[in-house]
Amino acid sequence: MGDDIRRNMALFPIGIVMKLTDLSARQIRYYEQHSLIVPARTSGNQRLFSFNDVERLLEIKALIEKGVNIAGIKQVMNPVTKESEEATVLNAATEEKRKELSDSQLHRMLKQQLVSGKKPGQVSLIQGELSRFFNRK
DNA sequence: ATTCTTACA
DNA sequence: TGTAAGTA
Repeated sequence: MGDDIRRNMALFPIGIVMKLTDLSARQIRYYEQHSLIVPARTSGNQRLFSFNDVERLLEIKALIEKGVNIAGIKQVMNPVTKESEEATVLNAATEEKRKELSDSQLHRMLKQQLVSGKKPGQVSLIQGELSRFFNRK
């Protein structure tokens, strides 16, 4: 897929990404600290985001709104990919299947957390009220 | 005018 | 997460 180079091309500064994703600079930088995104930098250390970065941020935003925290997002989302192994992405169906699974995985995580009581060392993957899980129709 | 990092609320 | 401070 030759379009990958274009999708991974660092183009816009954080200001534009804020408007595009409706996320605060604080949030965007926070997600970067947790390696959910790895935007490029200019020679002046300014962040430059690509279309892929924006897409990832939108996915992250969606999961956050569903009540999933960083730990959960790391498990559901594909690890940050780069030009290095575009070969692995050759399977067009692979990426789609991952997206399909993400939803059922989220469901399992929710159910798992409901059934098993929090183990002393285990970290909660879900934050806030699980009400959303039940109010779901 | 924008963004960056650090740190405190 | 928001925001203030001091830079680049």
